[in-house]
Amino acid sequence: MPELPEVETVRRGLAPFLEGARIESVSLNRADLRFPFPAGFAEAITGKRILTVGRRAKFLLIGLDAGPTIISHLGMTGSYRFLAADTESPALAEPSRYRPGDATGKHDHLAWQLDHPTLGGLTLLYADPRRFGFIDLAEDPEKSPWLRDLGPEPLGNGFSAQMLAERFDGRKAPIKAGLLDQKVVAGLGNIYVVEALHRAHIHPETPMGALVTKAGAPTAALDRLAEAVRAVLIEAIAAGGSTLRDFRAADGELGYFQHSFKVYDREGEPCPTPGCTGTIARIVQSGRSSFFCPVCQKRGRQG
DNA sequence: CCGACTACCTGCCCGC
DNA sequence: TGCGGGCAGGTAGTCG
Repeated sequence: MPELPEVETVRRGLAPFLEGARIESVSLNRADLRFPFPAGFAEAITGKRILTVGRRAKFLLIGLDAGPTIISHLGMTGSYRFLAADTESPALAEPSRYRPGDATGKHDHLAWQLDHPTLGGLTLLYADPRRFGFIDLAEDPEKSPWLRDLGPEPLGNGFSAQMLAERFDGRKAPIKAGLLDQKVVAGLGNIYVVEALHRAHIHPETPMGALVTKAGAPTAALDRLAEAVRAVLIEAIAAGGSTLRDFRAADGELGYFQHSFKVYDREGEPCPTPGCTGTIARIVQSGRSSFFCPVCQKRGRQG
């Protein structure tokens, strides 16, 4: 499910309800997700007050008033939601915004009892059917193994065409893999990589190094790509992320950026680039689908 | 180091 | 209607 825009949407949905709330208890419905819950997880956070709900790449970072920070990764199918009956907030009390059968789903692996100073008692559930998500604790999350090797945030100051040129120089792997590599740039996943490459008119099989000049500077294509990455992420966040299967924000709202996909999951459709006569094609790279237009994303087109 | 591939797990959709 | 196969937004580990 979630790439950077979806995780950011979740963060924004959770923050008003979590920040300031005290963790009364946490119950685990199983011993592990992708990995075992950290030893002493419930004991370490019970009684603490949540101060911040942050994000780094696709990781949610829940900062407490004492002790470790909670690191939560949603994997492919992780989601947070509140029990509607627990709050008078209109955004949460609207039953139609909740999936049927909610409260006791078999994939509700984690239940948090919270006490918010103005909203009162809240029950936060974490569901994750495929259990590719995980939760960890870290005293210093930026130095944890999860975050320490990540590349810059694509919407932050550390991201630029020049920085991409330095990381891509001399590498032969396809640009598709380069943008998916969280050590190069953190937070992109399959959808937004595919969309950004289309916007920049770059073939997904273009070698990374072909986007760098002999002097080590970004080509015009790489300039376009850096801008396309930022633009697609900004637009997706503004739309509340993309709803494929069942993604929704913690308040139950559906994202709608999927309606703005130009190529993702559009094999066989006409290319939406103005004046382009191409048809969207699908190939598999490193086991994952890439969608692109063979006409306006020609291989070797770097300028 | 680099790059390709596999595993992890469940659900859904499609064709037969 | 049932069943098998393929596919899915994630990362980590292995192997050449």
